[in-house]
Amino acid sequence: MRIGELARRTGASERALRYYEEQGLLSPARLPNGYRDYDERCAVTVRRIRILLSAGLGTAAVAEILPCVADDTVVLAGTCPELREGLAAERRRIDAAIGDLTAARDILDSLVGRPLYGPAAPAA
Amino acid sequence: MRIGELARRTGASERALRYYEEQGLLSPARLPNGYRDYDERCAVTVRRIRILLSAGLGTAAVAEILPCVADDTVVLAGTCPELREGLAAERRRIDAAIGDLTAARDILDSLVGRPLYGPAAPAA
DNA sequence: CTAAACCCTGACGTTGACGTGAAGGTCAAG
DNA sequence: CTTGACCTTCACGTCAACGTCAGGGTTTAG
Repeated sequence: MRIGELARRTGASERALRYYEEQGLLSPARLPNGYRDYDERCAVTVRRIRILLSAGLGTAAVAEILPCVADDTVVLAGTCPELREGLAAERRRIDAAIGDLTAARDILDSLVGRPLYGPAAPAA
Repeated sequence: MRIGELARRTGASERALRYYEEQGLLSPARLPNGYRDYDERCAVTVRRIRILLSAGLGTAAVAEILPCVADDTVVLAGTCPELREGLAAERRRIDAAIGDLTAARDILDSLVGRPLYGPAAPAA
């Protein structure tokens, strides 16, 4: 498929898709006329990219991670310790971010008078 | 206290503290010599600011929220529907962000061979 | 008096993930 | 042939939350 369709199917803008390629996250084939030609797996990859990016990872980190998960099966498991430590660091950052988000949500909830956790019904 | 001490006590940089003031999030008194003079409540406020910012809210949103929670007690509960809807929207965004983060963490975990959640053992 | 911490107000620089044209090929339809 | 949708490659613009000087007061310690 060409870039327009992939954009529609993934929700990413065409610009974003070209940017991902520029950053080495995606390497679509080219049609004889120079158009980019994406296959089905690209759609999956793009969704993964967006998840990782929206989780605060940079394109460089995503570029390191993608090839490992790209072939649908988990591949890593035993690779260079550098990468493993990098992933662990990202994991810690993500956990911290989740903590921050949860704290912020609690603040918002307290403003609206929503209970701070559990399904405990609001004191009638 | 002056800006340096508040910075040390909150972890925010002096620049950040001036920026928060510039954005209307903080309004410290001034000493006769022009120095900013923060009281204890400012420390609490700054921590709240940082949580909300790190949760992805913008300074404008934080500025709307802060006065409601500032006086230590939850105050809002029944305010203009605009603000309430804004808060609800932020809450939805935060929930979505948490979802993304969790998904990203799962991807990372799968790379490291960690079980994705439930106690289902990884296929040997 | 002088250095050393502090503080002040501008105001330009940074970073990341794109947005937004500019200028121009390609291709199916009428 | 021409319109129009689609694609291409540059390349500058954006936005947020600060970082980082520049240039200059002030108060304390020696």
